[in-house]
Amino acid sequence: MKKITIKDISQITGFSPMTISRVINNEKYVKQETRDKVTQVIEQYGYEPNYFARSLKTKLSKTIGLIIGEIENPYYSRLAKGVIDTAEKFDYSVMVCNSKYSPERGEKYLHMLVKRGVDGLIIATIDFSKDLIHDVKKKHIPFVLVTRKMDEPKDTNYIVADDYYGGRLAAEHLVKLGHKKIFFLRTAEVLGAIERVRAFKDVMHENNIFFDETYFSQIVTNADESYMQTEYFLKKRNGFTAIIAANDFIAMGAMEAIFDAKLSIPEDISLIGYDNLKITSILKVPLTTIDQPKLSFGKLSAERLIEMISDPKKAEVPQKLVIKPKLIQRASCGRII
Amino acid sequence: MKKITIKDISQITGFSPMTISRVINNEKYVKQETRDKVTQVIEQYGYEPNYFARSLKTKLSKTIGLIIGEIENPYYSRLAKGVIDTAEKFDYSVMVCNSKYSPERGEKYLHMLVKRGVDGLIIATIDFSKDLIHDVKKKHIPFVLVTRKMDEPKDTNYIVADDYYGGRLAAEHLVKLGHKKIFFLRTAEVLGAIERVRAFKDVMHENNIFFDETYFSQIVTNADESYMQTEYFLKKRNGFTAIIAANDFIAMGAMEAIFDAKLSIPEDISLIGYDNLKITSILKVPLTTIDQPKLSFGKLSAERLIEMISDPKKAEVPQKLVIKPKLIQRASCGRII
DNA sequence: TTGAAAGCGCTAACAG
DNA sequence: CTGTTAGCGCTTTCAA
Repeated sequence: MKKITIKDISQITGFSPMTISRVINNEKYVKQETRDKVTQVIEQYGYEPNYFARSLKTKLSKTIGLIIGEIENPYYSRLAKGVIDTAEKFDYSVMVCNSKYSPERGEKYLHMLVKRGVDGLIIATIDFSKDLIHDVKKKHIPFVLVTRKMDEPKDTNYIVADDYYGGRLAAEHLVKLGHKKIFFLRTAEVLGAIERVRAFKDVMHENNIFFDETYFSQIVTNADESYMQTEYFLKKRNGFTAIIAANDFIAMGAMEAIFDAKLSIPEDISLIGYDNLKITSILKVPLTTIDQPKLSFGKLSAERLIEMISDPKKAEVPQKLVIKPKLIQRASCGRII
Repeated sequence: MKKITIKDISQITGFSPMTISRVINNEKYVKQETRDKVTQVIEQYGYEPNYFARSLKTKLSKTIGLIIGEIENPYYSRLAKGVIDTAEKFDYSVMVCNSKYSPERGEKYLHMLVKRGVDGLIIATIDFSKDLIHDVKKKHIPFVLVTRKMDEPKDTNYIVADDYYGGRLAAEHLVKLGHKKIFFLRTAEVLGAIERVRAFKDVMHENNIFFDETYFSQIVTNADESYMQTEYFLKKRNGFTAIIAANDFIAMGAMEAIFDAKLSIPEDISLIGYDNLKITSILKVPLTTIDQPKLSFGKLSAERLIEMISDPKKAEVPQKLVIKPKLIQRASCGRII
């Protein structure tokens, strides 16, 4: 009834545990005949190596830790999918931690994962202190940042989208369609969001389009708040013909408010989102939006991390990926005539 | 530079490793004075116990394995959230595996998790062979099934929703509103889906409402297919006044098709979904639907599993939870006058 | 209340 | 190509 160990196989086959170990790990320097015999017995007895023992010895767990903002948010669940699927290919498991947008929880998780001996870390949250990264650095465990750029410990690996570029994409799209009065539904000013606002302003300047602070909404954190802000905005529309929403959820809230005001998209108001969540394509009016390659974020970060784990030399020169987002044209933006 | 071990602390404090171990694990039979001294040194040197070594000895990993259908599906990501959040409370980590609806992948993951020595398993996929469960049973590792009922190994723990009841809820709601010709947008006939169709038929019978196979759509697997089926259905509507969609995604596809046919919800067609995904509340017409307590599924299963792990006695009598879903009335169903 | 001995199951390093 | 030795870092058992 006891779990069968390498020693048992050793006894049964007559070979030393070391030879068994070599067979398990597919090392060379084992006579084919021996290998076959051992393999046969292993199969027969259903032997399976003990991960704990192996990890204790090798200090490797074949496990990576993933910290994300909120698993329920489709942005992150798609990213997580990318990580998990990729990890599987390389025989890694993923411990998923859900920070729920809390820096404290994120940091707690981070320490926990390190304590648990994960081989590497993928950090896909925005809110954490820079000190933390130095902390992890000290532990000499490879990690890659996703969604957050950081150049301060010089050799930090990250994958981010070019938010400034994405912001321009959205603004320029509307400008090209002839819009001049564009309302910006803002979220809290964190990193990417700041870049996109900056991009918006630059595009306006470059096109000699006037704007002031009335072109920006209050800060909005979810679809409901977005609905209310949009509702308020629509009452005295003042000639605005388009809305840029900080993300797709915000855009969905706005869309609802626009419909409820008996207005049409894009005839009365053009609307553009950000992120390209799956649902946006099946909305009443399919949303024009900026695509963030969420799955790729997950995939690439996992690939890079596993590379760093497997080959410390390659880990030395950091990989800093800045991905250009893409404009996804659907039906929510129209031309001004 | 080397990681500090229990031996180091032993040397520094002058106590045996055993005493250190006792302090770490908060065991009694340690003089308070000793405890304090040891604790102090531990803090000072930042000592942290090695999980691998501990697991090797105790055969416990403080890790649970979670297998879900598809992390990107909000149904599952919310369930996963429940598991992860609850696990955290009890100091467990979660290895998340994404079966992508593939029984083979699910089974592969299951074996992998067992090999890796997780303390328990939460299986939240529908498609897997019964043999598999017997397999796991043999390994004597606690597990709980979510979303899938199974009474065959008598002592199997599960948490499911009462799909028959949920199906009745939907059908009865429409009937009460006066609908007689109700179209059923079906998905593949698996477990819950079968129950809901059965419930639908029962309700129709009980109310002496005629129906035949033309009341049921072809099998539909996603929003797009649902759109097409609905589009086709709407062409020769034949007096139908309502649609029951097998789930919310299907309902969303249908909703789109209805709008595109210039019809109104619920004036022309009433529509009811199933699952109560978050998005359904912010659709153009907020969807009336049946709530599945996804978060609770995750929470309850994790709580139960951890209970089983911690207290084998409690594990002996199986917990079989059948949860009654609830009707969520929003705006997509209206009365026939 | 504390400690010594032994070993969990594996693999690195070396020897043959 | 194969085996021996030693030990990863902890905890269980038993003795003091």
